[in-house]
Amino acid sequence: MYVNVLIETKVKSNNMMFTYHASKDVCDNIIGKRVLVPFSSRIVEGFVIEFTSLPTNYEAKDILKVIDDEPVLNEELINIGKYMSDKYLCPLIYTYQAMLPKALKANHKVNDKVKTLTYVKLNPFLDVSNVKIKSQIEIISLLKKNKNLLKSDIKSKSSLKKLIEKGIVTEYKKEIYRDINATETKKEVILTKEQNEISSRIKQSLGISKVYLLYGVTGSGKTEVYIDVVKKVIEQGKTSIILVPEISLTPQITARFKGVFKDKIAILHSSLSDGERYDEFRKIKRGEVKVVIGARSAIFAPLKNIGIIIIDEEHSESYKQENNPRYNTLDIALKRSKTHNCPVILGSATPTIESFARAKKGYYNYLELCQRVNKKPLPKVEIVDMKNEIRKGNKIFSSLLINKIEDRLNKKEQIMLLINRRGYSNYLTCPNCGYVFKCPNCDITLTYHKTSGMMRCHYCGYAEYKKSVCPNCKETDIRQIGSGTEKIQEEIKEIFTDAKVVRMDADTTSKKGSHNKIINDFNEGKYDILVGTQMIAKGLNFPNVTLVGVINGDSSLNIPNFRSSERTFSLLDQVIGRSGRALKAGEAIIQTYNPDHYSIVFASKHDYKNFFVREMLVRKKLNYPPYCFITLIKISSKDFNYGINEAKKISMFLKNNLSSKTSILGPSIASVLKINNNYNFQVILKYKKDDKLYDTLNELIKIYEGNYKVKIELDFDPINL
DNA sequence: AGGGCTTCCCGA
DNA sequence: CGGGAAGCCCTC
Repeated sequence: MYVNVLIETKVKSNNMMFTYHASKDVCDNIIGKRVLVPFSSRIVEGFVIEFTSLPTNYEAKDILKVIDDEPVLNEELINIGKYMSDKYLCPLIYTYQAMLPKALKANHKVNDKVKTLTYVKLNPFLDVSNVKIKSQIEIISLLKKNKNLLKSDIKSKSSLKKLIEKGIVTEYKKEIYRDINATETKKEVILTKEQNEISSRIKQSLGISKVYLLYGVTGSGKTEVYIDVVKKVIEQGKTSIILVPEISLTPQITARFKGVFKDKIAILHSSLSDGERYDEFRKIKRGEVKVVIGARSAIFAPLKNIGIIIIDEEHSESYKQENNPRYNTLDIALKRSKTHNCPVILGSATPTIESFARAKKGYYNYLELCQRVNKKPLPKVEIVDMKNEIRKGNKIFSSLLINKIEDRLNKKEQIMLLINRRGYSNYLTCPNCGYVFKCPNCDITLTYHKTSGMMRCHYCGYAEYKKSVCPNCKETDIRQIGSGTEKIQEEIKEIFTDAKVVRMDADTTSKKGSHNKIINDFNEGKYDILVGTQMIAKGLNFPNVTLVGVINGDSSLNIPNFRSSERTFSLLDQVIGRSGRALKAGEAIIQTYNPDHYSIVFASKHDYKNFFVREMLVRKKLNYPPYCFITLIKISSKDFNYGINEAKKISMFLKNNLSSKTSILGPSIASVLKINNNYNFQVILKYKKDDKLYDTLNELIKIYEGNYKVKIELDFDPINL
């Protein structure tokens, strides 16, 4: 038999495969397994994708070794990969690598990551009466009482070794799963009337492929609806996928699901080790769990007979993968929904403009939860104009915010402060000559991190010690401009010397478990104030937080992107929602230099629907999604001039080949010109429908394959322009 | 990734 | 016209 094997290599076409010979004894069930094959002068690992016929113009080599006992890719996953490769015009191999946990990727080094325990037992066919040594007799009598014992439980290692050598005791290994140590929260779920209505509507459509948009204000209890629906799906003998943004995949959420679904649930989150992730994946593949909860890539969970797919916080940008394959989780969810005939639920308090527009047009079925479960009003929000505060000499904190913080500290209530930038200061500059410290590899200012004393590039990771002298004019008074989380933490400690302040950002949560520790410590009241980046805005539930302060409400507004208003609204709405989750009423303060901007004003009023109407006017006027689709062509080169020239050629090529209705913008310089010594340019396509799009882009890829001086990347529905 | 083959450039 | 370096192409 002959099979097509997909290996990771630079090949002509995005999904070119190589044909190998598979001998009779390995052919059985080989599709989807990984194999070792000779390729040129080396041996590589690849996936067997399909059977094929005997090649005529060359001689197929033999498969050297079949790595897996069971296929790592089933038929559905193989098809999804092909679908992605066609839809996103990316190499097929990347799609499979993206679906699988590290231990199951085809990555040239085979290591068995199954964890085992070693047990010992007596050999029943041997006479033990001639054993005379006391310690050995003890072991034998122990094993007579307990038929199977852990090898590590037997104290006398040397005597045991002797018995094993004599064949009286045999050892054997048993596969175990690593304990991911998920805690359980037991909580009786009683649905409100409203929740119950929504849940029954969803339950009625189980078995049908359709999309629901569930719009629910913060605290309206979408999670309870999900749990109720998933229970029904399990009753029907089917399985469920629940997706949440990585950032909100906190122990608080997972513990609730674990409490309801016990050992029927697998949890996939980024802080699992490779081995733990592999174990969770195996449980899923073997059909041992009914529910999978996880971040983006959990959409590929190899569940059979899926009854529902839930995408919570559907507006989260983490559902778009930002490297090859640049897939959108919703596309995969829709594909699986059609395969399995199951509904997809998109849940959010701040749906994307596109999703809400689709629901309004009737492409999605619209569901709404408008009451908060605890019947408490949403937090009272005040907007502070920082232009006035600056005049008063308040650079970072307004007097109102300071007063409110003091008030909460006195009442022993907790405070969350959002500053959407990590590090200490935004950048370092010389007041004398205007020199700004920049990354040598990127066109980006270096951010000062006081804790480590380093200046870091947030793009490529470059770091150097902070300089105290200007390299240009030797000035020694280097100024720190802008504030990040570190500085806010420091300033707060200076003003409120007795307050206990903790910081949560990418720098303090890089170590495994540190994220959970900060959350738990804050929840237990070990700290009064939590300072953090957008990381603190999502999904967290701290009953004692009654004040949320947004230090700089504009930070996401000034980024040149058509989604910046939407992002700002969403971030503010969510972080405001962290205040007053339980019995005590909450408040929030937004500090801003744009107090009249509609996304800030509507966020302060918790008014998504009017924000939507206003934002749709802007999108229509400027012709942005949902009024069109966008595809981004990214062009990068080590050589600035070569790159810009090729970008011009590409733009011309597209103008000559695409429909005249498609607008082709650029080439222009990408949002960051230089990253890692590569110069970045882009061409933007805007279109409603263009029948020539795929043919043209495919041709473009072909033109540039093998050109190593310039790299072309396609991004469909990009989130960053 | 890496070996083999082609091409291109320079000195004579 | 030869030698060496550089670039490109192919791998079932």
